[in-house]
Amino acid sequence: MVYNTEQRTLLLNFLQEHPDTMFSARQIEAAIKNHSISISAVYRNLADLESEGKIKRCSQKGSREVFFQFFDNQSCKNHIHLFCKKCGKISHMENHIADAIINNVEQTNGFEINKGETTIYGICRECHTKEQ
Amino acid sequence: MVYNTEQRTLLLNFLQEHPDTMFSARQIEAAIKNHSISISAVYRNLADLESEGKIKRCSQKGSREVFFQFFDNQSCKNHIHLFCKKCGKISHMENHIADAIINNVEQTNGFEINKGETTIYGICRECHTKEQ
DNA sequence: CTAGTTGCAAAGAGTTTGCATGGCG
DNA sequence: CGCCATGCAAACTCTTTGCAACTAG
Repeated sequence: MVYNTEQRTLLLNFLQEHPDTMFSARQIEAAIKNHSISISAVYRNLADLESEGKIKRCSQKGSREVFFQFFDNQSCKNHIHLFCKKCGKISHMENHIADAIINNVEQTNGFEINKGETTIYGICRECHTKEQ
Repeated sequence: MVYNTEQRTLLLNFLQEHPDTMFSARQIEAAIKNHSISISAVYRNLADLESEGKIKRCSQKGSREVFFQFFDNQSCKNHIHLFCKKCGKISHMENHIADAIINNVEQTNGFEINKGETTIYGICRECHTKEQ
């Protein structure tokens, strides 16, 4: 039996409102600070929500912290993710491109890519045009 | 001025001998245990070697530890990496495929992929055939 | 009322740092 | 011999856990 506590709702709502960004437990705690949630409740709910498949756990290159992101089952599970090193936004790679890549790599390297788990690092369009 | 201490040499040699595998600080300490190196010397040397560009820092999905891997400037920097979730081996994606992918994604998503930093997750040929 | 959840504080795990000692050049 | 690096232990950061109080159903 799972209770719908105020904290759990706040947490899931917060991630749901920012489906294209990853947050650490600390960031989440801070973001909903005024509504008050303890850091342990954050971790516990994150763990629960992850095993329910509602959010996903990511790791960041430089950081030691673990990040979490809302996981839209309908769209996220079957997409390769593009993570922008500048702004931290995550976008989805078009699936027809991803499938072409996957076939290509499987044939030449014999490597079976896992879509849901791979994140490609680079610079997104917005940050790239901003730079120039 | 940088001294070539015994520990620094042992550490770099160890990583150099296993260019296709990632190791945590703890694993490295254990691996060259008989020759003796302290965990703090491991961390300090890893940090130095990283900023000298001789090794690279990676993060693993499930783990909280940071992993390091020898970074062959000539071959590694310009390859997308394929990380096998089963055996932990890292291989390189053929560069003509990577370039095709990069162009494709840049045109459709406006996303500029950073080769050296992206690692694709999946199952390698060996582990895949082993399973069946 | 009962069982799951919360907050707090303490415990763990991984990493970093201060300081005296030791070794490279 | 001077300065950098090492080892040890203590400090730090992030995460997990035990427990009593609390709350959703």
